[in-house]
Amino acid sequence: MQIGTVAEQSGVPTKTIRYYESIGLIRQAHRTGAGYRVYGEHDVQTLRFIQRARGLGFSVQDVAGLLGLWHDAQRTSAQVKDLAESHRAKIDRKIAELRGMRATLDHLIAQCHGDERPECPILDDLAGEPRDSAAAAG
Amino acid sequence: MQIGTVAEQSGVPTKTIRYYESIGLIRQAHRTGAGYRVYGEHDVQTLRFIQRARGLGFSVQDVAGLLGLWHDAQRTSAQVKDLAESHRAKIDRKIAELRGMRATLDHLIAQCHGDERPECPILDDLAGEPRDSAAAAG
DNA sequence: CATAGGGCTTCCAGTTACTGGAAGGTCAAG
DNA sequence: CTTGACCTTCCAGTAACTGGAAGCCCTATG
Repeated sequence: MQIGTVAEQSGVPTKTIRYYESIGLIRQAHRTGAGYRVYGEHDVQTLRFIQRARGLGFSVQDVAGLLGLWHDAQRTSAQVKDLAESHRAKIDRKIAELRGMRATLDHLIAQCHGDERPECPILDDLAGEPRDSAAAAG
Repeated sequence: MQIGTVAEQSGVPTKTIRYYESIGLIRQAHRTGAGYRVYGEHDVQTLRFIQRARGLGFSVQDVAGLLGLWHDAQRTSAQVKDLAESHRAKIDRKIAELRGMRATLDHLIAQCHGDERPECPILDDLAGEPRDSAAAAG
């Protein structure tokens, strides 16, 4: 299988597959005499695994960890769960941060007339004295 | 005022101030004979404005737009509101995406025993057949 | 056999928004 | 004169790709 085929079957673009290889996330592919990368079904599975993990927001670093555990017969499910839980916590923090921003933004937008006049509470707020913003607290 | 003082008063690190100058977000500072940047109260205000806007998640690009409107006597509050609303929409999309990930993750974590055994539904899912993940639905 | 195309290769640069660090100049105090 | 806190510029690294250029490989076609 050539890289284009694996890309199609795994959903990971060729560029990205080469990139993953370059950073060591996946093994170096075998090559044909002409230097073309050669893949098997196994590689498609691995790339799909990576794709899903990335889709859940795991960093490439985390994905490397997950791949390691996946291939480790000695792993414990606790190790996997820990990784997943700490990732979930990270997502929760991010959501909280965004919600804080959103709340402040909402407040400001509600106060802005949004007409042809220049007066704008949004700019006034940004220009104003330090506030205890929900964003800063998030 | 030297850069260190403005940094302290605005909350924007010296490195970042120089960076903002380099990308043209703020004007080139005047220099002393020795080449030191010189700032005034006005610059502190501008940097605070930037700092707050960034704190609300506006991109540097957006902040440039906001600064432009701030200094534009011909602006309309509608222009500002538009910028803010489109930013809010972006935040909403991001939140929805993260919530999707979180939901899937939650589901997987709940199914994982998290003990010393290797069986793990999280890895099984990542390795499994394509699913209609909540994360993918964004 | 020449050529056209599509796919493959590598390498470099750009994206976003900084941040760290090195090498070295400036200035006030002791 | 030296110390130390500032300041300067420039280069590199972060995260995770993505676009593009230059050029090789392979197959089909005339």
